[in-house]
Amino acid sequence: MHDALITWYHTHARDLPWRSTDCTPWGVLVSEIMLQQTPVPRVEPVWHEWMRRWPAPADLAAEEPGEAIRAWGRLGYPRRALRLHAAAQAIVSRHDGTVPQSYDELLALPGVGDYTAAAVASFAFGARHAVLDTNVRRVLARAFSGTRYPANSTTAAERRLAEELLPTDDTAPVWSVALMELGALVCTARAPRCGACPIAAECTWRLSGFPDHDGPAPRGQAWAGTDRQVRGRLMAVLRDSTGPVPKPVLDAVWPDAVQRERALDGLVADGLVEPLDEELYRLPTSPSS
DNA sequence: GACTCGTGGTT
DNA sequence: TAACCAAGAGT
Repeated sequence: MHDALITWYHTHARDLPWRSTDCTPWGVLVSEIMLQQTPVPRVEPVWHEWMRRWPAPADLAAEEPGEAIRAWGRLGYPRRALRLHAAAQAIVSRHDGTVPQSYDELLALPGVGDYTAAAVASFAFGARHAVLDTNVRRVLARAFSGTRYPANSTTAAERRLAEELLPTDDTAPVWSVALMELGALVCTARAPRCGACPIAAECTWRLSGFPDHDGPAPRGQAWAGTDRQVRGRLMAVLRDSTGPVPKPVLDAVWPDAVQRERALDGLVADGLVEPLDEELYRLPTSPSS
């Protein structure tokens, strides 16, 4: 199975810039943060722009946090931009400007959780770590557990399985990225293309006749009318403005004053917005300026 | 564990 | 077309 999957990967993998052999660990880290819950096609152009502007952690660390948020554009979840900026500063202060290699040191960076720490340690430094993202979890659920979807949250059994499957030699990283790529291109959530799957012959879910998902349906992501929508509109106005924004301009984005104020207060509490006074708001600047 | 947090393409 | 979904993290 390992050989079949890795061979498939070398033939079918997308040519993504952060997979290039000359991509720096910083480039890998930036890509992994951007790819958290955001599809590849939207990340790619923004990633190129970030690498051009801030080719090393120190370059971003010296920048205003608001500029990171602005350059984040419409990737979504702008807290990630703020945390990536904070991670760059932590890399400068704790690691002399060099992205750390160990899983534990990566995990300690802002915005870096288990997945991202394992991915960077593995893909940027060749370390041996089980990489469990939504793609890998779905592939393992189908191939080994015979279920259409994995559990709602990662289980100890999943982690054990992923580590058992992980090659003990230096092919561990390519095995992990191949599993991810298979989940992204073939073993997709909605309509898997089993005819193109290199491990279809061994897939428990397929061999069992594609049984339906029986567990609880995952909660939908409500959007219309939520605070997230209001936050999104407020951030869009601030991002697209070159300077501070008068309160009445922000007020225009949402009719319900109670919800609007709650959303704005939340953004300020999150550090995504900086109030200059009661009537003027802007993207955050560094404490010294 | 349950919830929150953006955005836009796909079905 | 409304619903689904996408390389998660933090609380």
